Amino acid sequence: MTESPNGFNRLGRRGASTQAPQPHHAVAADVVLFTIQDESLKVLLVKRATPPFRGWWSLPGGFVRKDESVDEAALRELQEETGITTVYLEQLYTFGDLDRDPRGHVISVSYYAVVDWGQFQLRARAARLSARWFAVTHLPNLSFDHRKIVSLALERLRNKVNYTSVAFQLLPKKFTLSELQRAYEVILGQRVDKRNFRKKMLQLGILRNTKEQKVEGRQRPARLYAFAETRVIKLQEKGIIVPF
Amino acid sequence: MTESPNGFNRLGRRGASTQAPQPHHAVAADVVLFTIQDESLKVLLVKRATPPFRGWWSLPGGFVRKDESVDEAALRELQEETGITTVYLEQLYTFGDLDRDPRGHVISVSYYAVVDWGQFQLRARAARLSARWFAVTHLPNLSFDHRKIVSLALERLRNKVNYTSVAFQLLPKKFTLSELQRAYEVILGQRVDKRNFRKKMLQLGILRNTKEQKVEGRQRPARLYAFAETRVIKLQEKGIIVPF
DNA sequence: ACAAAAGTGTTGAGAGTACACCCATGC
DNA sequence: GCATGGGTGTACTCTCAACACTTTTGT
Repeated sequence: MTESPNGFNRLGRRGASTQAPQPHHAVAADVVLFTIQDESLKVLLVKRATPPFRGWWSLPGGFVRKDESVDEAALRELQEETGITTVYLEQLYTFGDLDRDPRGHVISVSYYAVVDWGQFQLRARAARLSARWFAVTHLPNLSFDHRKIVSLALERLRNKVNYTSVAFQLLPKKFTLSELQRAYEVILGQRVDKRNFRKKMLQLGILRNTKEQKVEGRQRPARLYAFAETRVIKLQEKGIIVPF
Repeated sequence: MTESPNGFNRLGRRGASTQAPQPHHAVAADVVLFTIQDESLKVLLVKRATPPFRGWWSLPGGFVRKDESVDEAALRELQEETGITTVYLEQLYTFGDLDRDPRGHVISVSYYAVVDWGQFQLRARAARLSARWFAVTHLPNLSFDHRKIVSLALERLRNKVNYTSVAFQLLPKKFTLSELQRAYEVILGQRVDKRNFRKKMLQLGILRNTKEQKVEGRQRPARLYAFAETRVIKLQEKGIIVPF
């Protein structure tokens, strides 16, 4: 893993002129972490303690170190901020404009992640001093171009929820159909029809009826379902198009 | 545009410890350039002249300079290779694994682009010495992880063609419905039904009949259409879902 | 008994798919 | 007149959207 200080000539397309060293850039990994809490979709923001933007809110993230991949950096930053180790994490977009960071050219590789609020609570004893959840509908002023990043993440999440299984990552392992529906409603920001939703979910064949019931409430107990990942994989192998 | 040599402390989430300088990384922009030629989908590859991978084919691209954004770097590299200035260019994914480049940690921000072969021919008098088009179905051995990048680009293109207007970027301004259909077939790698294709395209309302005819061939002349971008925008404003 | 959420089917509209023949031109 | 690609319509299937009442439990 040498740093290869020697440049590469024009035909090699690495560096513009012979023997010119490669320019190096500060690269940050920033993460938009979503969760559902109190029937609303939230993102985690941290308060900046250093200028510029002292006291402003921004996305959890930080510089990529020399000895780690960009993905690893994103995961590490998330762990440092939240103490969480298992999340659904997916790369979003790379922001490489010159003027996006007033301190100089910082290239930001952005990610989005989703966690079940229940699990998060258990592990988030860590450094949460300056971290807070904000409803995506009521964001504070964000530093850098982080508002744009959140918008993009939300757009991506709203798209993906329709043809992938991200929504399940926001729920505990066992959940009721109403909870699943509420997750969809909160992500999409709109109501969905109960009967159509249940019909579609059940006929997709990606839910396993656990035969258990949720008795917590003071109403009729609801059936608990689990996400049947194995069935999804089997369907995919057969070439049938199914949300994943 | 100062380089900001001072680090940022833990709460600031920029660097792990107080006063630690930010690590810097070599960042490359690599482009998968598609075109349609001889009824087949092709990508542009360049032959590497420097070790490692001397003589191997790879994607056009190069290191991002200090004074340019990542997008600008992608466009510049493409111009240097092909002489082309107007392309549809879209960011694809950022590859940040430690071991993807044997020379050290090089973060690659990948893009895909599409051009009309007709226009390309006109301008591509430039440095094409070591550049060649390859059918996506018959790629040579590629250096680095460039084969993975091409696969991802192809997947993205095949998806996008169904709900955006990328396909039009592969054609001249005026085209026949048969040419448009062939573009779709070549991208998707499968035949589509002529009547259904025409019905759908016409009812989308994004084509403008130029009233001109293509007389070139030795058969019945075909009507020439143009992409009606303005109509797409109007439809979008109304909230109607339409390919863009 | 009543409040509160769980659970359940049918119908109509529109989109997608399958499918085969005539038309206009150059040679 | 024939070869070549251009151009056209219908019927079936399936998915999506709209829509209201009964059931089960706790209090």
